[in-house]
Amino acid sequence: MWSTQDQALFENLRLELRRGSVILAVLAALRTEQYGYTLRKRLEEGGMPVDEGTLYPLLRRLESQGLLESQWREEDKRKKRFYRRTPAGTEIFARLMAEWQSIGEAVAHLHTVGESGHGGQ
Amino acid sequence: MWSTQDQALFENLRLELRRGSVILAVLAALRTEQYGYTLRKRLEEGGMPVDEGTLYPLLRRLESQGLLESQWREEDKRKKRFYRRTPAGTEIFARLMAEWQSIGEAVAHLHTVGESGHGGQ
DNA sequence: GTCACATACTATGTGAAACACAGTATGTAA
DNA sequence: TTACATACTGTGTTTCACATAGTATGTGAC
Repeated sequence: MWSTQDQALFENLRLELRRGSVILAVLAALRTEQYGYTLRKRLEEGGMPVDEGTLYPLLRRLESQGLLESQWREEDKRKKRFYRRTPAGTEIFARLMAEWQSIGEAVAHLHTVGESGHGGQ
Repeated sequence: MWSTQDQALFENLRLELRRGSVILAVLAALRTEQYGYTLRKRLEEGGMPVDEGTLYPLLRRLESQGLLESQWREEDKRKKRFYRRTPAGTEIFARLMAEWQSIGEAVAHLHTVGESGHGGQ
């Protein structure tokens, strides 16, 4: 059985693992234009739940960094802030996906090294 | 062409993406017992270069957290500190790999959502 | 009308850890 | 001797997801 200490350690490491990939998930989900609330729902449905306190500041930071652009619109009697990727955002996203792939391959490779007859991964 | 600003932003995001996965790579590479120097070389060859200033403190932290254990030995006229995973380390590593897998699937899924006729991922 | 909930968002401090830089010690080869 | 590889330690900085708290308002039930 897992001790409370090991459980806390795992949780801590799990969050550290998630860092960085939150941005990937957000940029991925913005393949189509979204406003914050539906974006958050889509992330949750896609297996990457992100708290609103994390998501909205992140959206604003990505916009200030030029990866997203936003636009206020009134829809269904509500004021909503729609986000979309900029060309630079799409480009950087593609490069980050390649990097992510590379990291995954490296970890998978290291995971098998040392086994008898290890071949290409 | 990439502006210096975009290049710096990408590099920053890339490092953020790497966070967390350094631990995975280290635990993966310690499938077999290693000392610091060869571990570092293995990581580099495996596509996951880690600076020594990052690696040694990390090894010590993982040991203090009970995921690794170490042993000084004299070999080839040199004092070397050998590391190996503990049972708890192997267990937590397995859970983190599953989590990593889950994150990867979520990102891949979000990346395809919105395409015409999107099927199971 | 009031209440609860969902919808839609803003503000901000904290904690953790990889990174980066600097350093020591020593064996080997030229 | 010198340069380099080998093998490791020490420590401050930077970054940002997380966590918490908050505002505003439309809708439905009672």
